[in-house]
Amino acid sequence: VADPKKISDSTVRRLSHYLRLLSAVQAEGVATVSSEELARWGGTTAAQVRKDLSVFGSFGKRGMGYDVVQLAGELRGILGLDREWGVALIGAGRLGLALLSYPSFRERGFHIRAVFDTDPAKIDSVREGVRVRRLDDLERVIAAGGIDIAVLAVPAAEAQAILQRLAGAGVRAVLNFAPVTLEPPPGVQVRHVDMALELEGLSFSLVQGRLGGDDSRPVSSAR
Amino acid sequence: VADPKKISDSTVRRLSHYLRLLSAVQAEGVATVSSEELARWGGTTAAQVRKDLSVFGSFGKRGMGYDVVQLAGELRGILGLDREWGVALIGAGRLGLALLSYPSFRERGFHIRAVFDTDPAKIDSVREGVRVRRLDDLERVIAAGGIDIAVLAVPAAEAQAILQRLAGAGVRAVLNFAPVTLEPPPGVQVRHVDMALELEGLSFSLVQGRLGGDDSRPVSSAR
DNA sequence: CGATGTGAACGCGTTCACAGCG
DNA sequence: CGCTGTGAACGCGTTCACATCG
Repeated sequence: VADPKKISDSTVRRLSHYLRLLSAVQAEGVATVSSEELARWGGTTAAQVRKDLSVFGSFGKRGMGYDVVQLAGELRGILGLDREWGVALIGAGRLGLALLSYPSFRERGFHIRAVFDTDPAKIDSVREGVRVRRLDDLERVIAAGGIDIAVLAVPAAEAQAILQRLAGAGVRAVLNFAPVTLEPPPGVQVRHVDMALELEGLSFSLVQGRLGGDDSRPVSSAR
Repeated sequence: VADPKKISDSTVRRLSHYLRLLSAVQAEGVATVSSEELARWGGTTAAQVRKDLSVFGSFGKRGMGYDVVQLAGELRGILGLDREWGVALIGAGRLGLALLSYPSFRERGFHIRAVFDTDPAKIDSVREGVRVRRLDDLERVIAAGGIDIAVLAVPAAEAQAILQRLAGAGVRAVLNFAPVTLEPPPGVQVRHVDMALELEGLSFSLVQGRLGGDDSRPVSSAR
């Protein structure tokens, strides 16, 4: 089980998806699903579903499909969602505060236990039950334990420096919302959520869809 | 130039990255960059940079590299960032309001021109200079023009229905923040920003990194 | 039988290596 | 000579097809 096989990023993403779908159908009282059904709901293929799951074991019953409750449990274990994770939020700006009250985090076991900012007006104020601390205290608070993951919601210019401090303090997983490419310190997993980048991708597809010259698509574009 | 070649999603992402880096070094007065430099700053390889660019043309000077200003202009054109895009924001909750005041959007030419919500307390209030409208007016406002892209910041349960309405109203590009898999209506580009999913990916890597050892954390699992 | 689990085939994005041009 | 542009080789994730077992 603890094999050193490389799990692709997209596989992990799909596992999360499957778990979500399972939770949904479980709420409807469904007891069993086939790879076919999981695929349809999740926007992939049945073979893909089975391949993804087969990496971690054999959870299905041939001729039957997968037991919803059991598979959900397996996935939670695989993804590490059978525990609670302590999260530190860096940056109590609008985005940071929105994340602080984002329900899906707590629902899935991610508890924001510390919030940091540099704005004196915010320090020591309490948001969503968490006291905002001065950024200077970062190392001390993390050293006290209970923090597994850091969420970076700071201006782009400051992100790299703070990432370095986080790494030094022993944080090994960071979710970055700043629109910059960060150099990940060794041993630290960094993931990016870049909303502007996604919009640019949409912009691209809109422009491309309009290329191809003459009568490609008779879609009237406004403006 | 307007060839029907398929551009991979990751290529488009990297193009956005390159443009960002170019803007940064341009501000520092650098006139020329090599693919090598772009690669180092962007976390890829020089060959990758050249491949990405070669799809759209030959922008470099052999033995010299790329002219920063010129390449930035080309990329802006390719990505459709040489114009302004009208954006409709659906959902004026905390996340929606955070997005509304997110500076990177306006900086890159994405103007939020309409905000919708269902909460009577919010309707007709003005946030960041934009009046919040009732969701019922969605079709009418979009029909009036000036909206190219929609940003979905609504509860998961409502997202699919609103996506359908957006498609019906003629919107062809949607950025979804709701943590659900949406069925994209034909002709509509849907991109997802799923913050909980990213956290789960970090959770996975933390758990995996801990495997193979016997001194793992004695965390009690509930549920 | 029916749907899983999986080795083999496939397609595609990435990397390599070098020809080509300023 | 230096760095770009690009065909060829490579690796990897996805898809196919079928043997397997409840």
